[in-house]
Amino acid sequence: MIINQMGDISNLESEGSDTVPNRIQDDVRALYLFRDIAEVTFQSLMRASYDQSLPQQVTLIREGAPADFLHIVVEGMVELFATSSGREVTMAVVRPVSTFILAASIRDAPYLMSARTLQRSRILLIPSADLRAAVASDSQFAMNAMQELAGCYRSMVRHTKNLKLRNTRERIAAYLLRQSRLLGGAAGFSLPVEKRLLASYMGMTPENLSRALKSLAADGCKIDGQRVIITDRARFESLAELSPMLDGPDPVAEQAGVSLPPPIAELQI
Amino acid sequence: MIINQMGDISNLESEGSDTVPNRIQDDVRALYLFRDIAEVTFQSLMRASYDQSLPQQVTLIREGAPADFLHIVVEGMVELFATSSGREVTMAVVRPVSTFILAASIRDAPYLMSARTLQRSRILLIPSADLRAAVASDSQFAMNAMQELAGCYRSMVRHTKNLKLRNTRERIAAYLLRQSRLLGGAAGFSLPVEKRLLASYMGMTPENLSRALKSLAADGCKIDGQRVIITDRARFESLAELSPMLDGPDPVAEQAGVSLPPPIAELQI
DNA sequence: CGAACCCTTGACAGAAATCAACTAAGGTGG
DNA sequence: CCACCTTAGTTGATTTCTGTCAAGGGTTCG
Repeated sequence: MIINQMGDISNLESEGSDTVPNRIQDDVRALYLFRDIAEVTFQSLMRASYDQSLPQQVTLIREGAPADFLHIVVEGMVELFATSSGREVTMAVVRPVSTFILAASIRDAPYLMSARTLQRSRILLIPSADLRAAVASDSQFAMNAMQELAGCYRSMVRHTKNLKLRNTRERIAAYLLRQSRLLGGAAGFSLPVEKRLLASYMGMTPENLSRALKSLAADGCKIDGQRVIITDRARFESLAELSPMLDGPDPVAEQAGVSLPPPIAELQI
Repeated sequence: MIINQMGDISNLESEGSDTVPNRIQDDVRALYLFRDIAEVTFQSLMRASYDQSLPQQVTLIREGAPADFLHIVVEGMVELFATSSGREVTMAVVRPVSTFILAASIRDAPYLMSARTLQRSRILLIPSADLRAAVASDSQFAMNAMQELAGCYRSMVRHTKNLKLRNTRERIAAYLLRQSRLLGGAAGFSLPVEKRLLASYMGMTPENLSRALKSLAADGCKIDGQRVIITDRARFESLAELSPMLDGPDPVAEQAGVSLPPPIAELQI
């Protein structure tokens, strides 16, 4: 049932709550999607699900296929990408612990994106049929899924706005500043993914990204290999013009606030 | 409370179920979002809501503002657009009868898009607080909202894929063929919106669209003003390469199927 | 050690944005 | 009713940006 391209040993024990280790269950339980849902709902999902360890570069999902499972990255990293007539673009990179392709599972519709592991990864697969049964029976779960999907939608809107409202250099600058912000405003950090993947995510070619990154030195940001150093923050910020409407809320400012909105699956890179 | 730029008379009567005429209520009730929800839920929403008649070119929503209302276009046409540092792009055009900015209302978050009327329009405003109370109390309503949001997300994913995977001419061709398909495969039809708006929606300048449209004559589609005539369907389709993963399901094929998925708010143009 | 693969750089071609001018259509006000 | 104004759309000339092709350096992995 679970296709394992590399033919490696995948732990597909018969279903049972001990299939998924407690440590993993705790991580998953902490996801906003499962917050405050009935324990029976959660346990039934865990019992029905599969826990897979996969090497890197394994295709988990092919777009167009029926959405048989909701996926949760527990360890590793997963790329969501889309293809059309030979072309391929990165849509998102999902890091632990996050769900992905929730919308397709909920709607019982074909996947719109393909997925592959970027590293050795541990993925939890929850059968979509069980997922739909669970949201139908547990209204708290339905509310969570609703909030999560609203958040996914808004993330995608921001991504689209980025593509349409910013030029190449601005997109790159904004991305780098968002990364810096995630690390508490660090001036130096390493790129979390390959540059060619970043390029595709931001809608440009690797060559274009390479040249643009170099040119950013004049705007207050030096890049050396994977290392990024923001040398003139004020100058660099004036190029990017970060805005909550395009880049999401500032995670630092957010923590100070009273009610922090649920973390959002998908679309983190 | 409701900003009315034109200073014209807006009919903000005191709340009451007779505020919203029955004819309008029936149209709204038919929306997937409200299907099978409890009558009390629906009536409480109608009682709390405002029915507005607005001239064209009125700004309904400004991005960044708190999402005080869920909007429903009952008559007319509404443009959703986004702005950043002087630039402005069209994100969607919403036509009756559809909701828009559901996600912001559900999440109690700032609007990510602005909205303005493109024609004289009738808009129903449902206070977001009432909306959230209703989804919390009516689990069927929560399920519907969840499905709707999943659909909105998928529409936005398709839009983004379009931008990233197709070049200008392909995007235009795909759009025109989708329009034709909506009209049951008509070879001739009129563009439903201004070209400059279309251009912005598809991520190009009006000049660029103008030139590209002209060049499509060589690929089987002639455009004369607002009129579109597909002269060589096979040829034109081979340029666009319509695909369910980028263009959504074929509405004709869909009707034949057993279970047609709910219609999706937003992102129709 | 060799084979991929990523990244970079240069040269070039192609696409798209910009600027400017002009036409046509629609609405306004005299 | 007509003159006027505004705005959408088109077209041409030009510049800027971006993709493509090709080659070379560096790294990783078998």
